[in-house]
Amino acid sequence: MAGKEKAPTSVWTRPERRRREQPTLSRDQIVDAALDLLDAEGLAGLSMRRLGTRLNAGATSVYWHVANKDELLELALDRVMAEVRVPDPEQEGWRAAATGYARSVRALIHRHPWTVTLFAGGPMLGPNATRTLDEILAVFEHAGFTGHDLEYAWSTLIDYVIGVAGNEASWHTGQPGVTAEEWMESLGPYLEGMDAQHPRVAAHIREIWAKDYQNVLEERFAFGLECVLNGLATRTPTP
Amino acid sequence: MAGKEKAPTSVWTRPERRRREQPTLSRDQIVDAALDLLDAEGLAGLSMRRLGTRLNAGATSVYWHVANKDELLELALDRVMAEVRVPDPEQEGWRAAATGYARSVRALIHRHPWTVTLFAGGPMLGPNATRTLDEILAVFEHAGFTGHDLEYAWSTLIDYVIGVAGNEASWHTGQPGVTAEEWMESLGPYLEGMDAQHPRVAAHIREIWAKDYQNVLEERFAFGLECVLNGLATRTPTP
DNA sequence: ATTTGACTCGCACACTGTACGAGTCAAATC
DNA sequence: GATTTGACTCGTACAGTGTGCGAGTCAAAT
Repeated sequence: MAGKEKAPTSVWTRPERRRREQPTLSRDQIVDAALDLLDAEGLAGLSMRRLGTRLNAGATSVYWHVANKDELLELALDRVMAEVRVPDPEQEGWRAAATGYARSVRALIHRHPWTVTLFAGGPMLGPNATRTLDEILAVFEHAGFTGHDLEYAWSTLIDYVIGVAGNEASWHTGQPGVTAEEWMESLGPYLEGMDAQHPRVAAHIREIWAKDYQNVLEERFAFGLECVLNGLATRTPTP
Repeated sequence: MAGKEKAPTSVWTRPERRRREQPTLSRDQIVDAALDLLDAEGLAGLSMRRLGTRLNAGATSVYWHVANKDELLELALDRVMAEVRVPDPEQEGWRAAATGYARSVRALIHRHPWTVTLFAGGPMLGPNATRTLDEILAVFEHAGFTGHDLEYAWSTLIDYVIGVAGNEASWHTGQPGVTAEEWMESLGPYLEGMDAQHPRVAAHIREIWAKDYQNVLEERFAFGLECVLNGLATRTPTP
């Protein structure tokens, strides 16, 4: 009589509260778990409840350590920013250093595709982002850029890199487990119509999504990066 | 006895079903309304329920015309793609045409910041996107690019434009109604710590978020675009 | 007059982020 | 040793989300 069966919990069925066996939750621990979820299943894979269960914690426990989900994402973003490497321009020259930086950022985005959306979410202020920014600014300073041009040069490079890498990454994310070839096949009738109306576009599509799709991506990035660096070189005060 | 007061609806209180006064919902009508919401309040402002009420329709009526929300967004995206203009390369030369295209896309992103995320969501197949792609490919063909280089050249430009414009747009979206100056002030203590550890970054921040922030954005884009085009020019087969 | 097929929509389900307040514990204080 | 404090956890609740389903409504075709 006392207990409805459908009641979510009852004093009798519910286990005792968990003892404090682990020290406590910590920010680092939380960010670790969040990164696991993000890398495994993308932005959509991270929900506060899932994060909670992964930490063997209640759904809302995280909120004591972190103001809200956005803040958590900021922390996660800065954590992965630690992976960016900037070669020393003194030794390698500004162009090699910039190339290394660009490739490093692209690789980061490939490893953590969920960062793409976040990169654009306003200026990044975390310690790792700051350190990286310092280093890459030093590179362009070494190249001779000063004042506004210094930031313009950096911005040109990073905006390009985020653009390409974002594009590349979202492909993986969008259709998980579909190869470029399979996708091309699914496009069959659409492509035929295209041949009639826009042969240029049809040819373009066929050329890109060929079987060596990965290779095309690499070539394309190499091409674009060289363009941007060549362009920057035309603006260098000290050639 | 017959009616519980808390019942969501009752036969007696509920109004008769709406007569078919308007012809029906149409795709165009739906996309129109979706665009209103998107432009006014961004991606987060569009929910199927709000869309329904805006159309004087039930929350799920839209689902007969459109498979799901993603598909609706695809339609909306292609609709705004109609705003992109590509100047005629025969008359203006490829460089001017490419410039016009780039500025046009950037302006589109500024007008519709919610497109940023979507741009990266796989290749766009809608009619307007296709038409635009055809035209811009013609521009680079006119410049002498062929085969893979043709797509690499276009990709370099569009990736850069999406990169910058995405960055610029998300600033507006992120902190609505906060000027660059106000934001700088809120950064006070943070900046002081920065002066000590990363003076280069501190200087950089101060230089960028000055009072002529808008002007900085314009200059930066002009700089970057010129770089990219200069870089592309170094790859042109027929100079 | 009846059938058909185009279209609408209420309800339900499983899920989201997070505010709130009650609860639990370890260490500091008396 | 008893008490207080403050750090931390978490169940519940609320208002929202996208969308499947099935019943319902209507105009046109038969």
